[in-house]
Amino acid sequence: MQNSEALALTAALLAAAGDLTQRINDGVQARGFEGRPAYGFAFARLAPDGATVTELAAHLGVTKQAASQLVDELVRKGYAERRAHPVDARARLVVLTERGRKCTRAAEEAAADAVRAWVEVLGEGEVRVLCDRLARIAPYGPLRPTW
Amino acid sequence: MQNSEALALTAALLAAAGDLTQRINDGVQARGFEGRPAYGFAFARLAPDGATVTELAAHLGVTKQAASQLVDELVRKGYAERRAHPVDARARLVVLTERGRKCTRAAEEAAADAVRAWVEVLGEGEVRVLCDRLARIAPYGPLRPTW
DNA sequence: ACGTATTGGTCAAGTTGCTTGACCATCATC
DNA sequence: GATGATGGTCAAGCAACTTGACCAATACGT
Repeated sequence: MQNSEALALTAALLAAAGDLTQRINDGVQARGFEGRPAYGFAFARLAPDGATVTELAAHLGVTKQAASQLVDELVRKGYAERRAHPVDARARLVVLTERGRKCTRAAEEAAADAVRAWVEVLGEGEVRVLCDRLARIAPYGPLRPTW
Repeated sequence: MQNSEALALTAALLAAAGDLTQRINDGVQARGFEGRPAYGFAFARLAPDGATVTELAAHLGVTKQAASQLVDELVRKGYAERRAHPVDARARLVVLTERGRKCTRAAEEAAADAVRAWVEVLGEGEVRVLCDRLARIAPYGPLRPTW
C-alpha cells in the first residue's frame, strides 16, 4: 500500500463521516428539533440508563467541564435533566426527558435515511460488512470532535 | 437495517477517522514538524501545482477567510508561500516550499504507519476494498472540519 | 470601449466550543 | 476522623471558525 493511498483513505473516511453527520443533523432539524451533531452522540450514551457528567465526558472524548456545558444546553432546551444519583451524593445522574427520547428517535430515523442512500449504492450486505470492518478497527475509542 | 445501526455506523466512522487523524498528526510531530491535522489536507491540495485561497477553501469546506488564515499560518511556519498568479492578477498562487514538501512526505509516512495497523487486522485486500467502498459513497465532497 | 456585476483576497470583529485552573462537596482508605 | 481521590461547577482564556465590510482586478453586456 502506497503512502499517498493512506492519506487518501483518511480523507475519504473523514468526508464520509462528515457527510453522514451533516445529513443526520439536517434530518433532525427538519423533524423540528434544534441541536448540533454532538447531541446525537450524547443521547446514545444517555438513552439506556442515563449517565454522569464524567461518564459522558469519557464517551465524547472531552473534558468533564465541556460535557457539563453540553448538559447545560440539553437541560436548557428540555432534552435532559439532572437528577440526584441513587448511590453517590456527589454525582448527578443525567437522564433524557420525554422530549429527549423523541429527539433521539428523530436522530435515529435521520441516520437511517442517510444510510439508505449508501445502501442503494452498495447494497445492504456491503454496508453491513463495512460496519463490521469498522467495528474491528476502531473498537470504541472516544468520539473525537475535531480532525 | 435498523435505525440504531445507522447511528452506530456513523459513530464508528467518526471514531475511525478521528483515530487515524490523531495518529497521523502525532506521527508528523514525532518527525519534527509542528502543525495541526488541517495542514495535511491542505498539503494534499497544494502539492501538485499549488492552489488559490478560494480553491483551498472549497477543498476544506470552510470560508475563504478561514482558508486565508490557514495560509497565513503555513507561511509563518515556512511551509508555503504566496506567489503572483500567472494569469489572474487578483489571485495569488499558494505553493509549498521545500520544507512544506518534506512535511507532506512526513504526513504520508505517518498515514501509512497508521493504516498499517489496520492492514494487520484486516489484511491488505480488505483495506483496499474499504477504500473502494468509501470512494463510491463520498465522492469528494469537501472535508468538513467538525462533527 | 465602458459601466456594471462578479470574483479573489484581506482586514476586522464576533461567536462557538473547547481548554486550563481554581474550588467545593462527597466518598474511600487507613 | 484526617488525608487523598473523585464528581461537579464556576470562571477565564484560547483556537479556529464565522459574518460583514471593503478593495483590486476581471468578465460581461450592450
